[in-house]
Amino acid sequence: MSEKELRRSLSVLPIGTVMKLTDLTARQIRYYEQQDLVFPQRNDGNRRMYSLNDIDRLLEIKDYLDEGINIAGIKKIYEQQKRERQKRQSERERQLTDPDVRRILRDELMNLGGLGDYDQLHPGS
Amino acid sequence: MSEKELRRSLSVLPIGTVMKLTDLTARQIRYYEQQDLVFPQRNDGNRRMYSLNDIDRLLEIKDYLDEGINIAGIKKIYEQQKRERQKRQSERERQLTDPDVRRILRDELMNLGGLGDYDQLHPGS
DNA sequence: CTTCTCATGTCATGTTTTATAACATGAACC
DNA sequence: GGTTCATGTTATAAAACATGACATGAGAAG
Repeated sequence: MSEKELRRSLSVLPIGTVMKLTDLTARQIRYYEQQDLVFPQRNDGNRRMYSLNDIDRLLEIKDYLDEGINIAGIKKIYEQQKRERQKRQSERERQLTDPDVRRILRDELMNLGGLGDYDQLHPGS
Repeated sequence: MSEKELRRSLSVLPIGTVMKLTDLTARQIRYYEQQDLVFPQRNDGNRRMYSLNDIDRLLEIKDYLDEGINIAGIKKIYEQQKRERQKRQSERERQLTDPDVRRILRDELMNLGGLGDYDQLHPGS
């Protein structure tokens, strides 16, 4: 994952900030989550924490609703997009040879150590 | 201000998030503010809200401290940088003619209306 | 015209997070 | 030994948030 993608997916914004950035109420934001349209992280105190990607998603949902699409429809749209992504992904993987896969896996494992500290990756061990 | 600069200067992060991103304690973050090294915004409820620029600044402060520079020294460094910026800025302005200045001022005023709604710019009026 | 559903509003209650101020402390320095 | 600096710790109050329940207005369906 690129640096930019990583920053966009960091869950750092509380719901109050999200309200201001999206002009949605807390009720709406939580409702969309209940309908499985957004998936905020939770911090240690059970508070919802949102990423910039989540913001984009919420603004998108707002647009769809403004267009008259209901939540069931929006859900279908996202399911469709998810299927598309998975298809492209498996297609990419299909074109990799076995040595490729092993090399990629090894590289990913080598990278793990640099992303956080050991305790965070292995809590209580 | 460019779109990117604007995003980096949006005060959207609560102190808890800043603690995790910078690995500083709340005590440290507030102390650096007390020493005029960072200037977080406050929200309606008097909570400090930080921007990405603030995060950078805090990480920088941490580095300076790790290098053995004390807060008085860090303050001097930032004052110096500020003077440099002001000098370059006034140099740029000096090269503008009076009509230039008037045009720029007018353009900035014209842009104000598009950035927020009227009530926000003129609360209670 | 009633009934139902959907998206959202509102309210009550409990927990978490933050602000502020005060006192405490360890290291470095004189 | 006494000061200063950067930070820790604690107490107290206020703000923000989570959850769950009940309310509601608009539209669809009967």
